[in-house]
Amino acid sequence: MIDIELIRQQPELVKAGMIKRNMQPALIDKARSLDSRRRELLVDVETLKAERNKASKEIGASKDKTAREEKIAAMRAVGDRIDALDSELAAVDAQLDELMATLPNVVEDRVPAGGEEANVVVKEWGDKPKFDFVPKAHWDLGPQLGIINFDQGVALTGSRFYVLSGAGARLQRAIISWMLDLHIRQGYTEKYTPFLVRSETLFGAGQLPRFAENLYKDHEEDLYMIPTAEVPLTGLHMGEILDEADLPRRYTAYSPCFRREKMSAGRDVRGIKRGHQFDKVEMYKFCTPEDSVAEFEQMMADAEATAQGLGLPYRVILKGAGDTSEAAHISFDIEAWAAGCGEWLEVSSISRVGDYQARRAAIRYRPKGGKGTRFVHTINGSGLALPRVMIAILENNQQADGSVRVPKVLAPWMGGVDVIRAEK
RNA sequence: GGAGGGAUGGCCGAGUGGCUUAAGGCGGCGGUCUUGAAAACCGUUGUGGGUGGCAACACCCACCGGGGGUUCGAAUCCCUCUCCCUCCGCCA
Repeated sequence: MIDIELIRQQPELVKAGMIKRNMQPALIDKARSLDSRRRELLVDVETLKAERNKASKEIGASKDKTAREEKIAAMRAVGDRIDALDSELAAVDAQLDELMATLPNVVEDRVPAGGEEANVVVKEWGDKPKFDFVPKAHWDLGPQLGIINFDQGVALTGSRFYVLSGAGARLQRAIISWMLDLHIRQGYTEKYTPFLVRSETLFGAGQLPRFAENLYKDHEEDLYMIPTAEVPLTGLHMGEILDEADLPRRYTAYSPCFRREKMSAGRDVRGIKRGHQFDKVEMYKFCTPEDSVAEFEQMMADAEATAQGLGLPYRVILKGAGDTSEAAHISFDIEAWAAGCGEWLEVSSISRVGDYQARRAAIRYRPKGGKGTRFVHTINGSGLALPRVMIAILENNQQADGSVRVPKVLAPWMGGVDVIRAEK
């Protein structure tokens, strides 16, 4: 949620942001007119309520029966007018809230206007591997090694599901453990959260109402399966007022993620690139506005360290406004090179969210010495999405005989397996 | 699943229709005392919104788990939902 005050004071700035994202700037004018109508109604209804409060107090204190009866009758009429104005106000409030809930965050100046086509490569790291044979794609390599079984996933659940087996399952678990331990060393506190959350929690993180159709829902209980650990991590301090001394808070969490992928139906259908269920290790920070740029840059470095540690060549992308998360001021993606399918795969997205989520989830802090409360700033980033990391490792580290070298850092979790060979 | 009891400010906790502008305590902040600190004492201390003001601030409205209702007036009465606790049952 953006600050209504920003819309009042600098509507043109907010509109410019909408235009950069290819969205309708007229929505800002709509918000302004609803806001001013709301304030007119508030003045009227609050004046009447003040009158009623005063009279009610007098009624309570009065001993004169006739005077009491007269006042009660008069207040009955005032009460009716209050009811009428209140319901009109509630209608305006509901419209304004609904609109505000859908407005995206204002992007930074350096974010290019336009959608995905406007994305800019800002950095490349590592060398693409060279082969003296034709490298295979993981959808061939995985089944040949016996570590990815697509048929079983389809039989169990349906398309875009798969089963990992033996060294494949172990490799994924090793990456998760290594990443969590790395993030802990980087100063994050590990969290294990529910993977089912209420709608309020999703609203706080900005997933609802916009992504409703992309979420799996238990209709009986009004619970949703999380699309990312960012959701429960945002919710950890929902409704709280933190002390400045407690900031920054840096969390990391492993979780499975569930997405219907309705919006990208038909894309990336081969292999394990875009399943309905995937695992991810997430990083999340709550900090003061003053610290948020530095904490964001540090998280970028922390995410890059995971790709570097695994020896994955990657590039960093500054996302175009239309492709930037609606909650974010700015987002960078980390894309790992996958030699077999010959693609850059998005393995991480790091976003500086400002107070957008904090407003929605009511997460504030008390500034040291200062008065009142301020909204915290939040930052989120994936410490790499597992299936795509698996793809990059398998495809980049494959050898002529079809075996795959395991990155050295994973050794402690691989039980001595340094090369994955075809399973019997 | 069954029965009962709860949810009050940063925290604990009183409060069953108008003397509550939510008692009291803890914590926080300021002060007195002290070489300094502790203790003691005094004062102060919620959130959101609106109006006016350059501003410090002033005034008003709302908020006692969420939503709805009764009433001139609700923390208090009624309905409903959520969550927590105790006991029983069932299951891992």
